[in-house]
Amino acid sequence: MKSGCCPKLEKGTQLISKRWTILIIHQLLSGPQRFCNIESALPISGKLLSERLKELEQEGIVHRAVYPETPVRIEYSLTDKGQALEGVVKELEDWSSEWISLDNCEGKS
Amino acid sequence: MKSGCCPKLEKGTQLISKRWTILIIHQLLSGPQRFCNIESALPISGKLLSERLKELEQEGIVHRAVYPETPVRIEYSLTDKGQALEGVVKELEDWSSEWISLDNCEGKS
DNA sequence: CAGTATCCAACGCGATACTG
DNA sequence: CAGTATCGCGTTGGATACTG
Repeated sequence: MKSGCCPKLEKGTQLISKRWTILIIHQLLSGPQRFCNIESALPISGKLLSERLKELEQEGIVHRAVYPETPVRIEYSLTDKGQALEGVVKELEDWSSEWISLDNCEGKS
Repeated sequence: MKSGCCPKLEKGTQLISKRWTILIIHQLLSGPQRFCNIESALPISGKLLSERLKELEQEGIVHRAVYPETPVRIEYSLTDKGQALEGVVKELEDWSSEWISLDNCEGKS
């Protein structure tokens, strides 16, 4: 296996290349929130979200906080490393809104 | 299927989420170049590269120029839309170099 | 609520071989 | 050089059901 030009970027791409990852981070950029909140904000199944969250936690991008209240509350938030991705997400958001056309957007109300 | 918060970003993520896509664009950011050049710069197989290039061409991100010289020369370059992704790539590059550690980088010379 | 387990279909992707 | 065709396996990922 030949190595590409820059292994770090290569690893970085693989991180955010996983489906939903960027959307999850984008969602988390609006503040810490609970599992079910993210789940309902995105068209993602619980299993996948659980997977992603765990991966992101292991990468040190997401922090999982457990509040042992009576109904246990668990909140996910971005770490510094995760927060640092804001620029990437923003850029992509800008680019998307500028260049992506929603021709296949089923706009049925 | 419930729709996420922002369909455009969603589509944007899916575009760049495909493996190698970002790396290819990154490579192309350094200027127009030929197929074999990209192929040897990245650890990607010809088939995949061909696929990606075609997809990116269809998305209007990459331009394919054919120079009918004696040995036909074909050069790939970024369109405006592709060039506009520079910010995203740059941000990701910065983030990667700052936050990604290469512990699993087999640094054998 | 916050997940985990299982099943299964679809896709991604790499290697290789082949074409013009 | 610049691809395309075929093959086959491993991974993804969605739906569903279940647990604490």
